[in-house]
Amino acid sequence: MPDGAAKKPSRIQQRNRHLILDAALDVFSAHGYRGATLDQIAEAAGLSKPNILYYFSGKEEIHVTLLNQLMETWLDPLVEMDANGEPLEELLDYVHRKLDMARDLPRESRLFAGEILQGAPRMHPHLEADLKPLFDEKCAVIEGWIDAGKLAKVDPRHLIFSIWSTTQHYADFDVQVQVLSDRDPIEGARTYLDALFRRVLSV
Amino acid sequence: MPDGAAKKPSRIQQRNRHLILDAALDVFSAHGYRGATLDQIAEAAGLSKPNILYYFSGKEEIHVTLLNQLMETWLDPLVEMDANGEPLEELLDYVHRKLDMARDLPRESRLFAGEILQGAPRMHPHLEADLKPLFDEKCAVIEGWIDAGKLAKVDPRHLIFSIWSTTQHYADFDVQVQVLSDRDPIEGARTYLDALFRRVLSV
DNA sequence: TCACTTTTTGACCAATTGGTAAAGACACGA
DNA sequence: TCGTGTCTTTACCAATTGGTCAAAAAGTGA
Repeated sequence: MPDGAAKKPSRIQQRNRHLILDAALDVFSAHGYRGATLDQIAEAAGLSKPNILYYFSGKEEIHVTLLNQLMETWLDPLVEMDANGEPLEELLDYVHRKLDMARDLPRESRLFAGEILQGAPRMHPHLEADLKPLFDEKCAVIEGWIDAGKLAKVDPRHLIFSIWSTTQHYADFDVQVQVLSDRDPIEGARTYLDALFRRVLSV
Repeated sequence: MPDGAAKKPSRIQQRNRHLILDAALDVFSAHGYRGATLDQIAEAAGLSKPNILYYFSGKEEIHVTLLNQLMETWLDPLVEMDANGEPLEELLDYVHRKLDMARDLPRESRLFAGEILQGAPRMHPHLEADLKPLFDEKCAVIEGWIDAGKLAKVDPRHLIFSIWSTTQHYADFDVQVQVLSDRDPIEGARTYLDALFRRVLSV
């Protein structure tokens, strides 16, 4: 076997690692890093605590693994935004994809929000290394669209911030939204945000 | 002395309770409820742990006290929104006031965000009792403005959600914003959000 | 100054929590 | 069926943490 190459994980390994990560996502997103305990994760996963630590070296490694996995999923809709597409359509599609994620992956959204809220102690390098270059690239794309007269003049940075904040709000502040809503909030949000960004971006 | 009436607090009491609450706001907003320790709060306040517990019955009471104080400050800008004012101006003023709060009271914003993010375990009653009536009232006001033809047709609920999320974003996701910004983000946000909501709300 | 109250502290405790050690149960190819 | 490596559990630990208590110290009014 080549130096340093890991054996391919057995079926049990795959199943249990997945079980643990899914349980950990529940617990971490609900209580934060410090608020989550290995016992809670173990119980949610249906495994014993020492067994959890057979698959992961510690609490922190589980958290970091989740964060790493998350980063890819999280940035994907932004990656998908195509510089050669129709500008307004591309941006509105981006809004819709982000809103879909808030609806379908609220745990992931809250995990991310919690990490950022506490100063990104475990994710700051990722922000610099992965997010920033992508963000700058897409800002340049939007800038280009504006210069070409295809979009209204807006600051691309704050535009993206506002897309992030308005969509993720429905996952991160879900309890509040639930208390204050009568009908299905996400569907209302889809209509509202589509109209909002359409008016803001149309030339 | 009348039954159940508490003596007025001495100067020392006032000073130390304030010291503790300020330190606790630092620590809770930075690490969340569970992540904060009494030792950290004690050190930040410059008092010993037992002394902290002389002024507050426990960790939870400190947290609840902060949350209660916060609620008032937090809702104030919305309370200020005047049904008899000029609609567009009232709403843009509200946006600016919320942005000022994100700049001047980021700890409060993060404390609130953390509590909501984790399902508002200690604030759910407040949301129902204080926030919801005010929210419904102001939604009706906005609805009235729209019916009077003074504002563009938008869902008032989602309008308010979008004001909250876009402004608080600059406090709650500060690290991310810092990583991705070149200039002073709040000033850029003020210009951007003013233009955004102006376009959305103008008839 | 003196009696009395308020404030502060050091020593301590029980529960929780992340993590370990080692023995036992289990799967599976020979 | 047996032996070997994989997986699981029981029992345990040391550190942390929220909180207690009694006594000392510091104010305070007469």
